[in-house]
Amino acid sequence: METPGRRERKKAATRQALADAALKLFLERGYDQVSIRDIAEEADVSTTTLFKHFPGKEALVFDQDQDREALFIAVVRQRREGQSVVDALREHVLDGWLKLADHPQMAEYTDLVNSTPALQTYGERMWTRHTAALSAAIAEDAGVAPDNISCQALARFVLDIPALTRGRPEPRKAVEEIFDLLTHGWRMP
Amino acid sequence: METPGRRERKKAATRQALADAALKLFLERGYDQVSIRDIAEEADVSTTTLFKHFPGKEALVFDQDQDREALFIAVVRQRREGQSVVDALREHVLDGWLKLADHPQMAEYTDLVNSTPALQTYGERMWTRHTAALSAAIAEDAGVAPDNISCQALARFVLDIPALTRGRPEPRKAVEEIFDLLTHGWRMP
DNA sequence: GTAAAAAAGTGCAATGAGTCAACTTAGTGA
DNA sequence: TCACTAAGTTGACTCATTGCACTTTTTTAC
Repeated sequence: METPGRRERKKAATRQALADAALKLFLERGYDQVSIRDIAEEADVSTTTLFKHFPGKEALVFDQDQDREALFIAVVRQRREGQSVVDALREHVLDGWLKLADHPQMAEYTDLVNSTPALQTYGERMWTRHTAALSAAIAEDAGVAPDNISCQALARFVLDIPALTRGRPEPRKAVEEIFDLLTHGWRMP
Repeated sequence: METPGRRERKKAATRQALADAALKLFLERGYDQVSIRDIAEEADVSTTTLFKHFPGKEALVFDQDQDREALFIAVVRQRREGQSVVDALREHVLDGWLKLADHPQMAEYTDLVNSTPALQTYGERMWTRHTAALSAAIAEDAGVAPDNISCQALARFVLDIPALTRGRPEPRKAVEEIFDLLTHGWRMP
């Protein structure tokens, strides 16, 4: 298992070619104006091959979301002494994914997602999919049942943040305000 | 505009026939095992006609969600003196939609939705779609800008509640706990 | 009361996503 | 080398959804 092996490498190459082709065409013509077949052709594979690498059209756009879930769980488990779960999550959101958001290379990518309803929906789902895992980590940390509703709610609300702050001029401030709500409860602003 | 007119009535009848046919077939065979054509045929109309009444397959299942949005807004605006927005929303959630949940006739319907991923997704979206409107009402009430992030977050979190409490043994208690979180902030349970 | 205008519905063909089954090819490992 | 396995191919297929041209009501205006 040291070397990935030629097979693995070729597989990865094909996958990458597909993702690249897709992103290129989507940016050129717009998501809806590109068909699966266009993408497969651009990457010079058959459409069936494409579907062996990606479960659907939207997945071609969200290709690098492997260890988000593990990261969130680690944040809960390995936080500093005396730091609350909510504060640890706040820190992670601010330091972690918020930085990626204003990479200049990300701009057109972000525009693509924001201008395509199907991708917005799918993107939100990619986050909230981790609700169960994050919730379980929080519950374990608090020493309560894994299906504790407060923990599930907190997890869900935290994972809603990307959707809530998308396209905001001051995402940092927005994130802070949301965490204030989660920490202290609603106060008439 | 007094009488609905024959036209309106016929239109409504067709629509109802479609919704009924769809629900019947879905319950009989399961969502994925029923095609649009099956439904159209059962209701004795063409598939084209079906799509003039419903924007898609999932919409056939969620047919009675007209004034949810208006209701939420009314709850915010016309609450009792001295009652906070959050408490008004809590009351509405507990009194309003929670009661419908345990109608015995609803059981198989609920099962259908819960066992079909496409319908779960669509159902969640039906709620969160009202985020903007509810958020605006809350912001107006609080006298802040309509895109105030705290208001948007509160609206979103409240509308997340159906998704969070779906299939719970004690929905009432769950709703209360979530509102406690929104009122007082997160407390290690 | 009759003639448009508007709406409801139909039929049909097309597009595009996603699936399936049977096959070929190339990498792996003994 | 040889058999095994996973990647890829082909082509046909299902199904949702849309567009277009057409017919049949119902309503509205004259």
